[in-house]
Amino acid sequence: MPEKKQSSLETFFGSQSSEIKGDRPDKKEQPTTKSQEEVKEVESKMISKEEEIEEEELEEEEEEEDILEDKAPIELCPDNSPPCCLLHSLYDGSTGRAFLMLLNEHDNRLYGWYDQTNHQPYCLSDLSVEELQRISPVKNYKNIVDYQIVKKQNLLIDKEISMTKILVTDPLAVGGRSDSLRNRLPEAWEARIRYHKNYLYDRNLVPGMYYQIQEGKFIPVKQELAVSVKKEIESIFKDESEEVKKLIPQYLPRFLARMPHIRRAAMDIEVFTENMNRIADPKKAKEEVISVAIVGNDGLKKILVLKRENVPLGKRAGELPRDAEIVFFDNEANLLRETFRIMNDYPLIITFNGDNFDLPYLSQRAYNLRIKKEENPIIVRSRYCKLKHSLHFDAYRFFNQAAIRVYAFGGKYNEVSLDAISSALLDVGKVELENDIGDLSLHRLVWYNYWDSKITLELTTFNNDITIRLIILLMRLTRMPFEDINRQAVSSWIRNWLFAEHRQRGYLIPNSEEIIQSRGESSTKAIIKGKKYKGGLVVEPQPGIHFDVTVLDFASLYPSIIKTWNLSYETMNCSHESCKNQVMVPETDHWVCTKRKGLMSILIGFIRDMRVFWFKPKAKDQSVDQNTREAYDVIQAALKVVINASYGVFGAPHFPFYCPPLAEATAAIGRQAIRKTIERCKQMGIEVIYGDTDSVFLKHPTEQQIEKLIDWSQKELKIDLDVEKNYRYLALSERKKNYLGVYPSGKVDVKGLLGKKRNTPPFIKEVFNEIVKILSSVKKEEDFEVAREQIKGLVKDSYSKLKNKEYPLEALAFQVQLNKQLDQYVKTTPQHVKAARQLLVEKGDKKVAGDFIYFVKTVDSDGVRAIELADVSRIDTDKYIAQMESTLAQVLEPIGVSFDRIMGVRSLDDFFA
DNA sequence: AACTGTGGCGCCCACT
DNA sequence: AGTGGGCGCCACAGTT
Repeated sequence: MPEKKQSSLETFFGSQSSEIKGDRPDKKEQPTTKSQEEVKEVESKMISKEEEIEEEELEEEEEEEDILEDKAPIELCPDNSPPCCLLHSLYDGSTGRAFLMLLNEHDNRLYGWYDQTNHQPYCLSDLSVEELQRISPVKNYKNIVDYQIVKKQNLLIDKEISMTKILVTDPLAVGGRSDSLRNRLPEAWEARIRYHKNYLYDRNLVPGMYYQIQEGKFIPVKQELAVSVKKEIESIFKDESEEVKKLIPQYLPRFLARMPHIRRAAMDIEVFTENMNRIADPKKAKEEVISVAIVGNDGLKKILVLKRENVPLGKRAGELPRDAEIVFFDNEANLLRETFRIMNDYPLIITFNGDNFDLPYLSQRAYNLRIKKEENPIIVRSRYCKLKHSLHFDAYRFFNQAAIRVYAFGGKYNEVSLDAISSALLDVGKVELENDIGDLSLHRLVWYNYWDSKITLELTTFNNDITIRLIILLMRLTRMPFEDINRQAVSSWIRNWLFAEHRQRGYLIPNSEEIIQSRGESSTKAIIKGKKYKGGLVVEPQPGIHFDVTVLDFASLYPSIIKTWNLSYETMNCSHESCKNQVMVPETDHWVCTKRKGLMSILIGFIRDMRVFWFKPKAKDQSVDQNTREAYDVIQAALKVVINASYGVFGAPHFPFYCPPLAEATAAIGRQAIRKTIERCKQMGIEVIYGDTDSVFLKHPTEQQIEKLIDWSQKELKIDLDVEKNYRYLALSERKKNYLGVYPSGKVDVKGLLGKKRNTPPFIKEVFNEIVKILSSVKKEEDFEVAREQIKGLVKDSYSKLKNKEYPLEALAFQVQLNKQLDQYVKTTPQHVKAARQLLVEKGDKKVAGDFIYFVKTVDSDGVRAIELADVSRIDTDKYIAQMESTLAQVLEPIGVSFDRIMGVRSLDDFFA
């Protein structure tokens, strides 16, 4: 690419002098009322923001290199070792080498291994060595070690090119400092990949897999697979291309290799507080650590408690297991020392929010108590904490990941607290606190502390270690080191996966701007303002009650489209003259390459097929033994997480393979698929009463019709259409994404209705749920008569209770999440923000982004009061009646009941009755 | 000054 | 990680 070179050189020299950083736009002066000023004053007193903001800006720059802090903090592997599971990788600055962490299951310990291959950090340039020598900032850069010529396949132009690999002394010489090589070159490639990841890719190492040291050499342990399994899977992929078939031996061992058993302990600390609503600040760690509970999956149950003056001992809790050991300390520093000693003994420490609270608190507290640095194993980073001798897993972070919550655990918990997650997944709750932590007797404190720690451990052990198995599988699939799975969101898993696949195949990892420049932006207009492209199609619902409804949906629609349409960032609007305007994406100006198989298409298609054709059916197959079935279910869940996120990331500007044409083509083809299906249904005389993105709701279709339709889809669209569910009846209003369906079993599906939303007051939810219960028993048209009467009674009761102010504040509270910091709400002041500001001004309680605000509607000037400050007598009953009406009308309207009429609002009917 | 209509903010959810 | 959609309310403009 000769023109490219020149222009990149030109831009380089041209831009030398113009290193201007964008000035911050002036803050707009907003007229403020007195109360707003008051709020701001309090806010500024509460925190000094300067440092925080600076940190955030630094973080946004790029991901931190994971650096080994102390030289070899764990024992090194001997020259001959048993097979060990590769868990983590880092970079050791002191030796300038990659450092691997392996788990030896024989002694349950972590062992370290330094790279012995003399692998070095590098980046790529499109300039020849001679050309590079002419650029003085490069020529004079003392950290360059060597140049190598390498061949790379450039997918964007579909050509093999020659590049110069510039080897340097250390990762920061590539990028991260102002004088780094990245800033000295006109353009650098693969220069933003963390070194320890580069190391994994180049050596083709897979975290989560087994390796051993033989005579000082680091070698993979071969995974034997059952011949029958291999055969069966090969037959599934028999019609696929060679490129897809090649993936089988690569990925199958990663899915099927056994799972390591990881010895681990969960830890939870309690800090003295006078006020339940105040959380201690880990940056200052002013208060005493009064208790630490450590619970291991090896049976350890230890609670370290600080003896405090004037605090009663109390009685040992009866529920506390007999083998739980309570150790009392007179001295807090010694308590911490013992905590550290126990932690160091485990290869893995589990916390719940330890990144942001327990670990930074312990560390700062240790510092305050003058515990020596060497004795403290905690390393506090801006976004997370790590341990010198162990790995750290923050369960809060993991379960908080949207992809994990939705796909792996099916949205069973929709609030991420220890309480909510454990009650949803473990079927147990948290111990209710009857007092502030500071007021508990020591034994009460022990019990409370122990319980949280035990629950935290169980979040990783329940269901036969499903959490750990999921993580290991995600590591093996996406090549992420253990701790990175938690620290980073799903987009970086996919980024990592794709980086590794590029490197392994000798493909150049393109720079993001190149993709945008060569593949272009989106060409459709989104329906919602501010979005980048048009998304899924939602069919106008046919209002009314429909009996016998069958729902068909496309099996993982978007991944299927990516596969069958050969979509990939390089196949969109490809560079081949002859491909232009051949295979066009409907509704767009984009064409798809006809010469080359798209990499995304191959990878996503393969994973999708593995899941749909192998792991998912086998997980349900009763002829397969239970253990295997369970294992397969975990695998299919892990694959689902990665597959489903793979479409969205291409529409995310920060994703390194950001490619709007790819994202919008996928959605556009999806719209076409559902449109064609509806058209086909019409031709066949089937009534389509609703549909959303990938589904069609059909009114009493026959078995033959369904079968015919599925066949047609397979032939015509090449996408699998499946029967997803059948409703005894379905209630539709004129609103989209809003319906209530009753299965033959009586189970009820409620979608989108206000009665289900978490910001609806509990008392209305309760009435709503009662109504739903009544509706679930309706079998025929005639049954509605009885149901209607029952429902009317229910609503009337609730109405009079409300009028008589019989509901307590809790039942009336709206629960709304604060999604931004309080001072970020500048355009409008929503009600929950008003309530949060009341709390700040009147009680000094500072709510932060992520907190839930509970408020009630009142007749006060704000129209709303935070529940903590409210009084039942001031409740605005009319507002609640309106709320009841809008919520309940969504179910009442379709079954022909009028809310107004129940309430006795005079209608003509009532008048003459 | 009090009312009415309306765009858009903010939240939550449905689907991928 | 993406878009589509419902709802309540706020802020503001225009009218009486």
